Amino acid sequence: MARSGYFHGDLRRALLDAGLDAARAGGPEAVSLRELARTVGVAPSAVYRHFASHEQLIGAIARRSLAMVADAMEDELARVPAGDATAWADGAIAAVGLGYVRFAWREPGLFRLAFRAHGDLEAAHDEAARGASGRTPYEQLERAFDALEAVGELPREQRPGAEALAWSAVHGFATLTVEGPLRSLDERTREALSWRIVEMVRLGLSATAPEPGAA
Amino acid sequence: MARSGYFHGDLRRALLDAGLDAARAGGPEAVSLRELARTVGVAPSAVYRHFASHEQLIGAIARRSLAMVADAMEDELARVPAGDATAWADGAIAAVGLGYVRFAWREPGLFRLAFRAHGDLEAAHDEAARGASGRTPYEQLERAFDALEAVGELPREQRPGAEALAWSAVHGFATLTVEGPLRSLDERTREALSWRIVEMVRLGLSATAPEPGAA
DNA sequence: GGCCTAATGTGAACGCCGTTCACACGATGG
DNA sequence: CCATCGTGTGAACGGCGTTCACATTAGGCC
Repeated sequence: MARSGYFHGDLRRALLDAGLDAARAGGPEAVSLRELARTVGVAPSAVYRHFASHEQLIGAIARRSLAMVADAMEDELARVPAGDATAWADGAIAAVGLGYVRFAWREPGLFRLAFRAHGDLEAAHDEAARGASGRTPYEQLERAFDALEAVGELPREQRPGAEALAWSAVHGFATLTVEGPLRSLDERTREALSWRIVEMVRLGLSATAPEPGAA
Repeated sequence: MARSGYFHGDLRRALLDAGLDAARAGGPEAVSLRELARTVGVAPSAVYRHFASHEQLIGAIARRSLAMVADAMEDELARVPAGDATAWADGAIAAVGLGYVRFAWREPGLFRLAFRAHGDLEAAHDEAARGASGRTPYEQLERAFDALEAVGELPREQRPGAEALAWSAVHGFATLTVEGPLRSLDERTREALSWRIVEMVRLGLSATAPEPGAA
């Protein structure tokens, strides 16, 4: 384990750290296996002792990024005033949404990488995607909706799928502003729109919806 | 111009067609410049007579895909019953949203490629992104909101940014179900959720929202 | 303490990729 | 008929992910 010059010590961890740095700076496309090996000072083939493929390397970095998303949501949740349960539930759903999009803006490279893991399914629900709070981003969302339902602000028939709807709105906004056609928005309007997004979600989910009409 | 065996005839068009096929089958990562040249029966370097780089090739294919998105939205709009203006406006906003997500499900490869064009900015607003109706996807959305506003169902102060919010919700849902953590949803729940998405957008935008509270 | 084994890192090679450049071809217009 | 210019060729470059035989070392076992 002592630095012998031949063995690295903790190559796996070092590769992930280097990968996070690279993705932070240049997004997913900047994370090349050979480049990471170079940064860490090791032959490219050595990487395969710890990851089966480039795709799995990316997947592992994606999980770490997701954990950071969960932490960002947790931080935002932590500053919701505790007092009233109803007020807290309202604040919580705003907090998780804002934490999500703000992470995307603060770390666009990591955010883009986090949702680029096609190979190993469901990285978002993986153990390694848990942050310091022990929760995945999705579970943070669930927590906020649990509170909302407990307080009677979320109709029972809206609950299944409610997370999916909220996640869609927030994720779409984050995506379009980070790497999509809305990426040229200035920070003020972005911030204002993100508030309206969570408001839209809350309003849209607090009522009973009719059945589909035609087609 | 006659097929001489040396000159191709319309290489640019042929490359785009081949690119659409490749993306349809394997998504953005399946569209390699060399592979396309091979399919068309031409040397890789010949591609550079028509596109400055691989990225611009992808960009051109992305624009064609966006045009197809606009067409899908147009098709869905066309089957909204015309009668009442209010009913039409309601139907229109549902139609554009559903057209969008249904295109994503029908052509996941093209959809994924369409929103991967980082290089040349604003492909979504480009001329080449117009479909048979002469409109971009974004303009289709605008059209539906114009109708909604004309009928008095969209408060004036909600209008600026309304397209961004609606687009976010719909795009996020499409993304998460096509290449994200929600991609394992079965078709029935997907379809049901997409209805609820547009309902959420309509409800969420039909009311006046309060100012942001704290932080 | 000295060996065996399993884990870990090396180096060279393979085929793919995007890109460049000097060159070949052929349609077109003076 | 010839010069020109747009279009396609072929070979080469460096970078990529991946593989495989081989080198090196840590740690357990006698």
